[in-house]
Amino acid sequence: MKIGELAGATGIGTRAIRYYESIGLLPEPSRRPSGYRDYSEKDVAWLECVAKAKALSLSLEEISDILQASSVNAVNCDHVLALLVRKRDAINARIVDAVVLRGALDRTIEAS
Amino acid sequence: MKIGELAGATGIGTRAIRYYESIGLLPEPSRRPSGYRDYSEKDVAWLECVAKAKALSLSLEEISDILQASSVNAVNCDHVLALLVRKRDAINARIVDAVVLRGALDRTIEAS
DNA sequence: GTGCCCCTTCCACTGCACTAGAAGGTTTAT
DNA sequence: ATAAACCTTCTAGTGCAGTGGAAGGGGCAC
Repeated sequence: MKIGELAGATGIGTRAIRYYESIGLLPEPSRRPSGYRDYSEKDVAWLECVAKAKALSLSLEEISDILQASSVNAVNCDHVLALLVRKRDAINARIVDAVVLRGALDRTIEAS
Repeated sequence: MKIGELAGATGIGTRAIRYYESIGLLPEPSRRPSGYRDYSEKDVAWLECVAKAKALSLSLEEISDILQASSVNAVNCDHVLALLVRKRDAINARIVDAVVLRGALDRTIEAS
């Protein structure tokens, strides 16, 4: 899959994809003899995962750390593990806040 | 309450408070004869509400619209009501995604 | 009466996550 | 053969949500 096709499949522009690669958020793809980037379905899934995490307003750096950690499937680095735990707790707190906000919005909408 | 006290009570800097006022996110406070801004407990609550919504990465404009709508306690403007509904649905979706992400993080942490 | 807090306006800068353009070249599809 | 898509590197600009400084002045407390 070429970069334009990956872009089409994910809704993320080609420039953003190269940008993600440049900051280490997307693994370097293999190359065709021509030098063209060659992507697979795994990259589609990866980018979709990035998009989901971005929607939760994790920073690209955090997403990168988390994806790296979960792709290496034994987390042995303490600092990454600590990051994951912190992130999980933060997301937990965010869920609670979001549920409260949803309740407030529901009431506002009801009252109208 | 003077601006510095409000800042102390909420953890939001004086400059940010004036900035919020300038973009209409915080209602204009009454003034002392000296010209000093004079805030009440309501402003503390309002700012805390802003902080919660910000943590959910709503934009300041969205927060402004939502707070305006819920302070006027009958939402009569259709476009604001539509915004609220859209926002509630978006937050709902975000909660679902966050729960999924939390699950993924849990599994990654478990596996380590 | 000294120092800290407050007032105003204005401009500049930061960090994040891109997006856009230029320049110059190669590959692929029709 | 031509156009579209790809490659590289570089620079610059965008929007958001502020922060920071300067300038120039007024208010308040010990």
